[in-house]
Amino acid sequence: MTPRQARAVFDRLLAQHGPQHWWPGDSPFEIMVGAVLTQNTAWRNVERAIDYLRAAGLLDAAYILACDDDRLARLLRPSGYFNVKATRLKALCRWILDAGGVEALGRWPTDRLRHGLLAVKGVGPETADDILLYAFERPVFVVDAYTRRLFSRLGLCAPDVGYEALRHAFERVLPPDVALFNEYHALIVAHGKDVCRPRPRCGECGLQRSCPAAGSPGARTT
DNA sequence: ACCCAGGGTCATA
DNA sequence: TATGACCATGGG
Repeated sequence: MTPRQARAVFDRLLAQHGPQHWWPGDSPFEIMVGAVLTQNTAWRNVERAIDYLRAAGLLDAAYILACDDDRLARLLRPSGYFNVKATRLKALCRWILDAGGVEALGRWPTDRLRHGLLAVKGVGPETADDILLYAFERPVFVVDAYTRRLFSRLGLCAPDVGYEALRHAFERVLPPDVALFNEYHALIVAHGKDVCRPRPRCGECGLQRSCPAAGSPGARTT
C-alpha cells in the first residue's frame, strides 16, 4: 500500500460518510470499558451495558473491582459474553489500579502501555490499540475485521494478512497523526456497517442470502 | 431460522 | 503455528 492509495481511500470514505466523531465515550476510562465490551459485539448492545454501569455508579475502576461478580455480569448482560467480560473488565481495572490509575498510565510511553495492555487477560491487539488510540490518544492505527475486509477487496492487502502486518502497513504510509488515525478507523467501521458487508447484499430489498439479486453486479460491496 | 456484530482465550494436533 | 470450540445477547 502506497501513501497515495491510503490517502485516496481515506478521502473517499470521508466524502461518503462524513466525520464520525469517535470514540463515543465521555472519559478515557469509559472508552477502555467500551473497548472490552465491544469485542465481537454490536455497539448498540455495548451502550446498554455502559448505561447500566453508569446508572449503578460503577464507571470507576475501584468500584468495578469491588463489585460482586454476579452483579457485574448482570449489568453487562446486554453486551453478551457477560461472564467472560465481567472477568476481563476486572482484570483491566486491576491493571489500571496497580499502575496508579489512568492519569499515571497517561505518562507511560506508548510501547510500554501497549505491552502492559496486552499482558491483561482479555485484552488482545485490537482492544489494546482501541485504548491506545482513543483513550490515550497515541498514534496507533487500529485494525479490525472491517479493515481487512475492505482493504483486501480493494486489492491493497492479502485477505489473510496478519494483524501486525496490516497495522504496520498503515503506519508506514501515513503520518503518525492521532486525529487522522481516529477518523480513518471510525470511517472504516461506518463503511463496513453500511456498504462493505461480509457478503454482497441486494440493494433493493436489503436481504443477503434469500434474495436472488444479492451478489449481482449491481450490488456494491466495497 | 440464519447471519452478523467495533475479539480473545484455551485446548488440541 | 494453526485451526476449532467456546463465550451469549440483540438486530436484521
